Amino acid sequence: MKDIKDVTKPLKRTRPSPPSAHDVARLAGVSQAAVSRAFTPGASIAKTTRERVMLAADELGYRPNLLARSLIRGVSDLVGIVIGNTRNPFFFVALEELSARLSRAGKHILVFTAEGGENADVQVEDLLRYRVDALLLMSANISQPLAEKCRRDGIPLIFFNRRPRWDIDFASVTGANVPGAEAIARHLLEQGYRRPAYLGGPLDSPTNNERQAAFLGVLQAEGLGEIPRVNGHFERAGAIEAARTLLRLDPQPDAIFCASDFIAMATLEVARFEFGLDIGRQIGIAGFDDILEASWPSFDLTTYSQPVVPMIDKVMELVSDTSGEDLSAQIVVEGALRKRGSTRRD
Amino acid sequence: MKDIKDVTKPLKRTRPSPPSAHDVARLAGVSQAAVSRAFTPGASIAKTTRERVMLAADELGYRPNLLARSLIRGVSDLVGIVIGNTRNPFFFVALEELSARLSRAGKHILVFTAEGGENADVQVEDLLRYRVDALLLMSANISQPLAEKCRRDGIPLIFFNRRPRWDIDFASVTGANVPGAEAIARHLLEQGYRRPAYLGGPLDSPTNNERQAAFLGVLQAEGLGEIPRVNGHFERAGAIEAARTLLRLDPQPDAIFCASDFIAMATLEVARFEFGLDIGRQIGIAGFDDILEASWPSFDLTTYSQPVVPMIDKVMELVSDTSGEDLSAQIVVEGALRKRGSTRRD
DNA sequence: GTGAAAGCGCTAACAT
DNA sequence: ATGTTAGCGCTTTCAC
Repeated sequence: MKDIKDVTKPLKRTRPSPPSAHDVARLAGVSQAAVSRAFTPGASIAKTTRERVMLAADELGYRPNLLARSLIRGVSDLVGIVIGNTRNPFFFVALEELSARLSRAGKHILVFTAEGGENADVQVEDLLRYRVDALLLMSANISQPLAEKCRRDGIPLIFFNRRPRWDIDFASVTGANVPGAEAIARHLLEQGYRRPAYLGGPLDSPTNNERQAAFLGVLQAEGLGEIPRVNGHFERAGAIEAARTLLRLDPQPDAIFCASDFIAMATLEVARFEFGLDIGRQIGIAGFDDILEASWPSFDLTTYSQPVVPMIDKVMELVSDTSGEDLSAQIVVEGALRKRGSTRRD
Repeated sequence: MKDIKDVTKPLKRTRPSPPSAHDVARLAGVSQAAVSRAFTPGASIAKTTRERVMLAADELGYRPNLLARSLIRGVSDLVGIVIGNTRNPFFFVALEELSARLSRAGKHILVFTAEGGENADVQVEDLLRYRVDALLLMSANISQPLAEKCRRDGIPLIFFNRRPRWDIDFASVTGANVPGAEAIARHLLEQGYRRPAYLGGPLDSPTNNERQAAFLGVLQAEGLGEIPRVNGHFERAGAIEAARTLLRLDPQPDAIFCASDFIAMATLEVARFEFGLDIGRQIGIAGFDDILEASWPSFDLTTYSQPVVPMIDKVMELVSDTSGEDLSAQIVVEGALRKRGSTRRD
């Protein structure tokens, strides 16, 4: 009877199928369950048994198949991330930090990039098929029905650096948009700028709208009247066009607050190289994020920081949260105003 | 008899376990196999049956579990990527492009970041447990024994933008290091620079060594004698230190070729802001990669391009290659010299 | 074209 | 501490 098994084994195999726990068990002279235990931290197994298993495993080059494990446990230790098409280094740094942290937590990242700024439902659906433990949207959108579905399935859906466009509460981790934009506005006024303008993202972006409203709010409270603004894209090409539009105005703005450092760098270059303006003296430029590049001497950009590490801390809490309590927490991480040369008048 | 099944079902479930093919089958009044076929493109199934299945699936919110599928098929449609700790945007762009392309090919990316520039064996081992179809090393190292193991297991191991440090042939996709560095050298000479220096990466990096040897080779053939050089790190902080070292030399170099645009930008800023040098006229700066930032007016950096799209094309070929023939192909993708202001003397 | 049955490689009771 | 057994959710023969 037992022999039959061996006979039926050799099926087609394109690639030399890797050794299984069974193979190891046979070689080590133990049960297959013992092999499983040997590779499970904290399982009850004798030291000598484990050693024998490990020896055999080593000889065969055995590695536990995590797909099988995930199948049983119902969780994959995989975290899905969707990154919208963007060149903004902020997200790259966040991705790196997150990857490192998850790695230490024994979890891994399944990355998708959403093309064309469209909503990322397709990618998310795909991700869900892998039974990811959590889903992180970094610069991408998702339809409300799909989001609701995630909630029903008990899969934490986390918005990073943005909130959902619709008004429902899902978990999100963002920077301090309102205090940040207000701090920028007050700083510009203090520096004596009197014709500030705003260069922001799309009007249906909650992140943009928070920053925009806060910024304009402070200025209008000071009686500055109508503030010129352009709402374009968060990408470089769009920002360059928008900057030109603003700088061609008569009277020309004497300061521009940009919704992110990434587009602020573009704006600064347009002002300096196309319009020949002396940054700081003739025109103040400010951004948001405090990415590394902002502090480079070429830009020396005033900005409000979104501290990546604390933000990722919060993401980790949400990801590890099994209670399901915080699945709709709106977490705001404080930043700080970074005064630099781009808004220094003297 | 049948009733017993239903009774034994309710085990502990923290999360509402998602509907299975079985559930769908019951609701649709078909066999579980039919459900599988309905979700398998090209499977032999009647149109009406598929429709009934899809209807039921929709109602239950069913999604095939890819972990189970992968378990059976022995392949996961997952491609593992290890990215070494780096802020170099070149890799971010490459990651984005690769993700988009793989997505279209029905494959997905499992990302790891290797910390501290150490070798990434741990991460790779982890990745292998997920039965990835291929493994891509972006700025990370791996030990030779582990690499050999991958080869034995039939898992394509692809080095991106670098070759393995040891002399064995594994698949790699790189830019044209030698022609590129030679082109830079000739260009600097043509522009009349006479005291060129080299600012490169670590001496055990094959990428660095190819560029360095090619660059120095051309200059020495012209009889320029000893070329000052510093081998530091590919990261910004190290590059800044190295640039200072070079610029403090007496006589001061009148041109610096940096092993990547990323460190060239740092060097350019040191020259311009710390040493007050007029870039181009007083000192020529050149990089390698032609990242987007290189063309920004703040840098206007002469460089040799490593075209991401064609490079990813090659990666895709290697990933999809089931023949196992090209597993040791050393693919070099041509680039082009980009002459810009940073090496313009007049 | 469809269903029954046999696993993929593993973990988790349950015995012993 | 260890082996036995029963699946996890799916794909894939194999009959019909």
